[in-house]
Amino acid sequence: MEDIFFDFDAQDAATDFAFWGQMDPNFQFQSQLDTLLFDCSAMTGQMSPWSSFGCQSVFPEAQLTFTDLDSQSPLLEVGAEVDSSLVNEPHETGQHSQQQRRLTSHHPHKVQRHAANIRERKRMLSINSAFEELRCHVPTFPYEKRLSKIDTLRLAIAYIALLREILMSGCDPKSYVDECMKNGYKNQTSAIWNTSDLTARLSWIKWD
DNA sequence: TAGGCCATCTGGTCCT
DNA sequence: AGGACCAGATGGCCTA
Repeated sequence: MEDIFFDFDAQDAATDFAFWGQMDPNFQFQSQLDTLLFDCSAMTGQMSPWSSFGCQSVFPEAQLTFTDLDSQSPLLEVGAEVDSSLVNEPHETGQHSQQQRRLTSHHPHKVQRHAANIRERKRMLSINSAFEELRCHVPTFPYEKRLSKIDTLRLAIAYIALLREILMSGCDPKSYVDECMKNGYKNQTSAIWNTSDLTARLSWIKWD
């Protein structure tokens, strides 16, 4: 499928998942959530210089401690933030918990903001998971690269419209598609995904 | 190199 | 008040 063109050598194993269109979307979502949770838990000892949760496993040597961020990082504003879930962590220990309390008392807004950021990331992950699931349900060419979000939506709309027409026609789906391939698909509801795009994709479906 | 796509952060708004 | 949702801004990556 689309992964044929993907350069596996250029990516680490974690990011490979995000481009593997055929994998179980639930597994992928769980994997990303695990990564997210790892990012959160890693903050108890050290913070990535970037807020992107994917960076830590890729560049572990680039991780900075709270002390690093407090003293020298240009990302001081970000570095001072603490995940609220960690602030409430019952098993907090020693030096770091003291840092958390200090940061919490000095930057309550930033703690809230960071918690909101994490919620937003989770929300976007769930949306992306849904997109991944949708990609598995729209017709694609075996050699086609991964559909973008907007193309996924547009193709899904066109696909639904065509399926509705097939239902309304009462014809055999395969012959309907074959007819469309021969004569051109006449649906006007989707100008974006033209007839050849959609019907050619459908021709790859095994109808029996 | 420009443009497309994407993830993330952020502040605003709405809802519970 | 806090969380969900949304849209704008930003920067990174990839491809033509």
